[in-house]
Amino acid sequence: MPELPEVETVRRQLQPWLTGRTIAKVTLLAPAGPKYAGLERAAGQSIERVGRRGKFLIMPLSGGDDLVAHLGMTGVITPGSSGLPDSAAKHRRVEVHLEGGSPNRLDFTDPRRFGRFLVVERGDYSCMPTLAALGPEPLGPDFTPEQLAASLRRSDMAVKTYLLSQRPVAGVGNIYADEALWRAGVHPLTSASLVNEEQATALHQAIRDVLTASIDAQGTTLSDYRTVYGEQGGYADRLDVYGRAGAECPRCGGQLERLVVGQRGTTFCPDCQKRTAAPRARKLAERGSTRRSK
DNA sequence: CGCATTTCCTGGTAGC
DNA sequence: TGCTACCAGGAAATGC
Repeated sequence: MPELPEVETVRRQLQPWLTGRTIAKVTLLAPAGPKYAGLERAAGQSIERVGRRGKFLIMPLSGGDDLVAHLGMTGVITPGSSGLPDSAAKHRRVEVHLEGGSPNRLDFTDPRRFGRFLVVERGDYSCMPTLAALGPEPLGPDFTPEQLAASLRRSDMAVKTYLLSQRPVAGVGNIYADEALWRAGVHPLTSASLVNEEQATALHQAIRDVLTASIDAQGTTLSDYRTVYGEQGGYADRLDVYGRAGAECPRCGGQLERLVVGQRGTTFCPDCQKRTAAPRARKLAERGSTRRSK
């Protein structure tokens, strides 16, 4: 599941290839819809650079538009279809044909269609409310312990759910939320407003550390994620808790447990991550995990 | 307005 | 073998 480190890895690989290239035409292979809006406008514009905000790739175009891509859960961007298994061809959704030298085609392949690939007017993210209200970049100067603490103070949601909302900080998804909360010793169900200054500072550092370490490994491949050149990310081997329920906690040796927080599978260490107090979050989580009839 | 819930979608897997 | 049921989840849409 591409989160910030995976998208940043893709961005770094796309940047030298795409910067300055002119788009000849865009072919939409999926049914038209809001996830693929405005692609016809891209023809004739050149790509000024490849940027990123949180998990969104944002490519400003010379004609005043932005090409925005979100990989969702299974989206992959490749030069042509190189590096992908033959079985991926039927899930190719978009082809971007470039003028000039090879490779002159970018493919967006997305089996589960949770991704987006669209063109909007520069900076008009009204059709992507999460992007429009995105928190600060975790590796940028605006993300500070004070800012995070202040943001957490404003919400009564479970701290993990709040992190996943992208509002306190951009780009943290299910994997790195679990990893960062474990590193910081914060229970995922703790009400955000009850996370104290010391914990917020630890969480701030943990988020930066785990994202940086994962970027260094080109991200985490659990199943679908691949880099632009078809490589798997190397961070899966370094995960401390995500997907490891029942195994030993790498820090205390206790047994990691699984629960459901905001409809998301969550792994944590009950010994290292003590809940301060969150009666409201507890009630919601129990309702969520009990809802099984359907 | 803000939050909780539902929806989108298919490959992989468990169970029979 | 082949069938069904179910699970994974980021963000938008919908509901309250």
